[in-house]
Amino acid sequence: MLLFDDYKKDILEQIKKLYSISENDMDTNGDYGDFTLKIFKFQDRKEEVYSKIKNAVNKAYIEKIELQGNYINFFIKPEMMLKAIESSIETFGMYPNIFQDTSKALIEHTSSNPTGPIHVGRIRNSIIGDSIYRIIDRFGTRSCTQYFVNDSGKQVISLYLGHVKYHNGEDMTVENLLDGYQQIYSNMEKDQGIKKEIQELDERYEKGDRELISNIQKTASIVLDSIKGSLEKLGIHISTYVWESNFILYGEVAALLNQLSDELKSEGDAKYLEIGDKKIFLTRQDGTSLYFARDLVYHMFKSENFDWVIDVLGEDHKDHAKNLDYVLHNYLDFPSRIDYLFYGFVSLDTGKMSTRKGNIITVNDLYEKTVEESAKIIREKRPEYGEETVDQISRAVASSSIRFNIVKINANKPLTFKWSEALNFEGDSAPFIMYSYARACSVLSRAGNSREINKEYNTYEKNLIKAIYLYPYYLQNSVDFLRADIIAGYMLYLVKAFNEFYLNCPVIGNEEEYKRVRILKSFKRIMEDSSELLGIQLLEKI
RNA sequence: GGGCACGUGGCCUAGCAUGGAUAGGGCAACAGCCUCCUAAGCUGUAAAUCAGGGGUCCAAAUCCCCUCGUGCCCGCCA
Repeated sequence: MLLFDDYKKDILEQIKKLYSISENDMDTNGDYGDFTLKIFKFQDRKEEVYSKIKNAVNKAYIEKIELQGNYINFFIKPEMMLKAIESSIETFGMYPNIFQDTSKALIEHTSSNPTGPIHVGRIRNSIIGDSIYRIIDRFGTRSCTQYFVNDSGKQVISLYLGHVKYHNGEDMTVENLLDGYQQIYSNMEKDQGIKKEIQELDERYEKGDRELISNIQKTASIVLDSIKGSLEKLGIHISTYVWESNFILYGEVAALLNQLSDELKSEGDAKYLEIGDKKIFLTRQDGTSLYFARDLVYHMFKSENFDWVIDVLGEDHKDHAKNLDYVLHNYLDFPSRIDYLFYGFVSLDTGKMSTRKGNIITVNDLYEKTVEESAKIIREKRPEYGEETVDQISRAVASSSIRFNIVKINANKPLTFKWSEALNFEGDSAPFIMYSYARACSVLSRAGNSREINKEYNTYEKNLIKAIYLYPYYLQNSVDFLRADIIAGYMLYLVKAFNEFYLNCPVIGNEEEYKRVRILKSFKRIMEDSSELLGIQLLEKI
């Protein structure tokens, strides 16, 4: 069964016998035809070029060839595309089929410092990371996700100290930990003693004080559990957690420093690497390690088990990643492929988010509000649904909606979070996608046995078939550029084609029923496939 | 000051890698469409100096240069 690229190749081959052209002369993404040949450069008269080509490209899969201005448009028979989709689904259970890669990929995402609840800024990381993981896995590379838990360094020490100083004796909760943490930072200015206390704890920590480390891990794990809970609400499950302290405890940081000892320079007792005119410090004066050193160790660890490592990072980490990459490749023979996926900051209408200053919208708040708003709308639109159904649907809508609103924006772009947009369930949104799926399910549930009468396809049918057919190309692009927003854009395109079809092409009891049911079955399958990639939870009824 | 990113109708966004046909969607606004498979939908109207300027080219939102605006980074923080 021929796929799009094969058609293109085949057509090009025929034309090459007549004219000298390159692949770039042929577009695949035009609105005017399935393939478009640009004939600006051709010497012959347009009409002559057209008639020559039309005769040469005389293939069974061609529906028609048209001359329009300086372009020749080729149209493929919809039946050929539909058959390609159906046969793949029938044979392999999916379209497109995949060849399972033997290599393994690791996507590190979120890795938020466990110093407070996860907020709508950090969640961009998790949503992008989880989607990329699903996409790469679907494409055929076995994949895992990983969270690097920062349970060492001054931030978690501050978290621990905040509890000791301001909430001593109380059971640890996310709330009082966060409060203590914020107090530490607000009091640090006037009270120099706090900095000293933190430094002393850090030294004890690095020397391997078991009791202290275990206390700090306990503190961090309480906050981490709350982060995990928030992620689960959005259907994000992280395969493995790696605790930073382990690399210190088991001496791997020390081993790395030893390995690099010939390259390391000193400033007092602090050690650094010199890259160009930059000094990258790996240890402090007091001998304690810095994040850069621990991250190097962590990356070497990742490469032991994975052929492809992907880090999802905020744009503030760009320099860090650049330096890290340089050291990994120039000093440490990093063996795996590594990609860094950056995303722009999320801000609020009211300004920057800051956990320390308490100016945040937590994911839990966002989720609860979205569930509430969604439930309100469902009760209004579907008064016949019971509360249990309302609850189930509103949770699926909230989770899908939050994810989709964030993932649909190109990661490079900065993003301003707005409640009015977060709670809008129309237009380019997850509910629109979910709704379309439910509509298709509803039609299919009513379909009976019908015979094939007509093999002609109208515009709506053809547009929908083509949208389904193109899925592999969007998937490919999404993987090539590590961009989940490409899948989001694809889904909107697919669903728009479906809704136009739905309004204009009655299915049940129509003489076109057989053919249209075929189209809808494929549509349903691709919807399920692509929704899975973005964590959109489809329901048969919404 | 240096580096990186972003700038597309009132608002949000696609297109930029591979330059070509009227710059594609959505929100908000206005006007329509439910005796017919879910109106969270569909159709139409109005709305764009593609940040600004220069350059390359038969052709620039797309490539090159400059300028402006915004964000991020420039720690012995992470």
